[in-house]
Amino acid sequence: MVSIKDVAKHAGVAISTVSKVVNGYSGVSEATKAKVQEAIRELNFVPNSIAAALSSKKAGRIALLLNMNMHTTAIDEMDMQYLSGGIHKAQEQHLDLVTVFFSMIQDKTVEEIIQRFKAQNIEGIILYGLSKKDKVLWQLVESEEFKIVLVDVPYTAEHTSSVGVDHKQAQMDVAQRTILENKGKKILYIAGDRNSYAAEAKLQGMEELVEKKGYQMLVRYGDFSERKARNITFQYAKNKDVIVCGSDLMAIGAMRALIEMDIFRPVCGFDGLILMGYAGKQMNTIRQDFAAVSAAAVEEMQYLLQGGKGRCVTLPHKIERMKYLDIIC
Amino acid sequence: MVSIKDVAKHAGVAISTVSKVVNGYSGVSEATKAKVQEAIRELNFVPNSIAAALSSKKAGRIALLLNMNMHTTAIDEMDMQYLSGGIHKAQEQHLDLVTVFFSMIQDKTVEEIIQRFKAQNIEGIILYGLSKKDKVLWQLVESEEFKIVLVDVPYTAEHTSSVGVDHKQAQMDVAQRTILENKGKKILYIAGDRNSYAAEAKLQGMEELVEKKGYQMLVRYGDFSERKARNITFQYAKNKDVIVCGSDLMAIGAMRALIEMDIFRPVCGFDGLILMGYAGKQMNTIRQDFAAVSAAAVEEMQYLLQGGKGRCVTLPHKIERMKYLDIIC
DNA sequence: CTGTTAGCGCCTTCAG
DNA sequence: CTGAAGGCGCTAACAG
Repeated sequence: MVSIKDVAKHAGVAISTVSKVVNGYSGVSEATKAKVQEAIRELNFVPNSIAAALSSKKAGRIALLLNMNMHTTAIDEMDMQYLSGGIHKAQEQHLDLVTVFFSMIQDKTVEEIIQRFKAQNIEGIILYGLSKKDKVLWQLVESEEFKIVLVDVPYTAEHTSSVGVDHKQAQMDVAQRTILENKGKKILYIAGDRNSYAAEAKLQGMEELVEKKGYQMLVRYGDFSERKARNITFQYAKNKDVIVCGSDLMAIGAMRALIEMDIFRPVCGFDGLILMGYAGKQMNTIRQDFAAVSAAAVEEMQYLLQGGKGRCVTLPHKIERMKYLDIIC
Repeated sequence: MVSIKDVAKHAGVAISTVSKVVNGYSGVSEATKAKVQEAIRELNFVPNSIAAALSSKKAGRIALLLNMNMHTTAIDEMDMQYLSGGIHKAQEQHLDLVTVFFSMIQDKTVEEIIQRFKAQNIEGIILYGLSKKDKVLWQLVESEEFKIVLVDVPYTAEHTSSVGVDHKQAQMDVAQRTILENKGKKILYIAGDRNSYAAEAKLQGMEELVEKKGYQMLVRYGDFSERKARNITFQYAKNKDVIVCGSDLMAIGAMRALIEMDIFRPVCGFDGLILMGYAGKQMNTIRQDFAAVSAAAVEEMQYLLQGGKGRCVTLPHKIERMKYLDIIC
C-alpha cells in the first residue's frame, strides 16, 4: 500500500507537506504543491481514510440511520433512493458513510448506542423516518453528542438540523388541485399514523385547507397501510366527493376499493413512488425526490460538521399526475 | 471516549491483556479475564474499530458492491433486501461494512479502484449482479487483490467464492410445475439478457427441460424489462401454451399483455418479489430470499477472510404460488 | 514556507 | 501468563 510517506519521499518533501496538499491547507508554495501532486498521481496515492479518521477526530465519518420496513416492504423504493442519494453525495463530499438500520440498535440504551457510534469515530448521524415513538433515538438526538440531521422531522437544536419538503404545504397543494379539478366539497382524508411527524404536518395542511375553503372532511388513519386504506374507502367513500391520501400506497388501496365498489372518486396520493404506476390509473400525487432529500441532508451534515448551527432546510416539492406507462419501462 | 487504556487501568492489567480478552486470544488466566470483562462492562467499553483496522491489517472491513438500477427501479426491493441481509449479518460477525454502488466506480480503472479500496483498508468485496459486460470489475476479481464473494455468478478462484441459488435447477422446477399444472407443450420463454449469468443459467435449465421432456420452446430476450416482455407476449403468445419468464417483472409484463389480448395463458416468474402481488393475479414463481443470500455471502466472506479457499455455495430455493392479499398488508 | 515530532487507539511481537 | 514497546497512516502543533 502506497502511503503518505512514500509520496513524501518521492516528491522529496516532508510528510506534513504532503498532508497539507492533500487536505488543501494553505501554507505550501505552488512549486512544491505541484511536485507533490505529481508524485501523488504517479504513485496513484489515495489517502487512507481510516488512518485520517483515527488521527483527527473530525475526519467526517457519518452514519445513515434508516428506519426500514416501517410500513411495508413496498416502500423499499424510498429507502433505496435515500441510500443512493446519500451515499453518492457523501462520496462527493469525501465523507465516510456507514449505513445502519434501526433494527440494529433497537432495544439498546442510549448510552450503548452513543458508545457504539463513538467507537466508530462517527461524528454525525442522519436520521430517516424518526417517529414520536422512537424514545431512545430521541434521547440520542437530545444528548447532542453528535451532529444530527433529521429528515422530515421538524426539530432543530444547536447541533441538529432538519431537512425535508414542506409536507403541510405540499398536502394542501395536491389536495386543492385535485378538488378543483373534480369539484365537490366532501373529502375523505386517509391520514398516515399518529406517530409520524410528516403525517401530522399533512393533516394540519388539510385542516387548514378545509377551514379556509369551507370544505367538509372526514379523517381516518390508514397507518400507511394499503389494506387499511382499502377498508376505510369501502366504509366511507360512498358519500364523499374526493379521497385524499397521505401516501401513495394508501392511495392505491383506496383505488382498489373504488374499483371493487365500482364507483368513481378522484384520489390523490403523496410521495410519487414509481410503484404507484402499478395501480394502473391516473392520479395526482406529490412527487418527492428522495435522493435529492438525502443529498441535501448530507450537505447539511457537512455544514454542521464545519461548525454551522442547526437550522431548518425546506426543499421544493412538485405536484405530478402519474400514469402507468409513463413510468414503467 | 473510553479506550482500552482506561479499561486496563480500571482492571489493573496491561493494555495488551485487555486486547487479548477482547479479541478472544488464549493466554489469559480465567481470573484476569473475568476482571477485564468486568471492567469492560462497567466502563461500557466498545473497541474502536477504526483503530483496530489501522493497527491490524485484518480487521474485517468489507465492501458491498451493488449494481443498482440495472433494469428498473422496481427491483429496489431486491437491492434493499440484499443490503439489509448483508448489513445485519456483518454486524453479527463484527465486520465493518461499507456500501458502494457500481455507479461510484464506473469509468475508473482497476488500479484506481484497487487503490481506493486499499486506502479504506477493505480486504473483502461482495459483488452483486456482476454481468459479463463489467470488464473492469472482472479485472478486479481476477486481480486477486481482495477476497471476493460473487453473488449469482459461477466463478471461483483461490480467494473468490460464489454464492447463490441454483438458477438452472430452480428455473426447471418452476417451469415444469407450471407446465404440468396446465398441460401443453409449446412454451414461450422470455429470457433475461445475454450478459447476465443468472439468466444464462436459467436458459440452460429451460433447454435441458425442453430436451428431456420433448417440449417446444421459443426463446426471446426481454432484457428484464416489463415493457419488452409485454411486447414479446403480444407478438408470440397466441399460439403458445405456457409463458415462462426469467423474472417476475417480465412475468407481470406478460400478464398485462395477456389481459389486454383477452386470452389466458399460464405464466410463471422468478424471484418472488412482493411487488409482483401488484399484478393482481396468481402465478408460480421462484421465491428467492435475497436477505438470506446476502447473509450467506457475508458468512462466506468471513470464511475467506479466515483463510478458506474459494468455493461455490448453493442455496436452496422454493417454488411459491403468489397471490395478491397474501402478501400486501 | 517546510520539516520534526508527538500522538490517535489498538494490535503484536518479544522479553520478563 | 503478563507487560513494555514499536508501529499502522495520518494529523496537527511547533520549531526552524
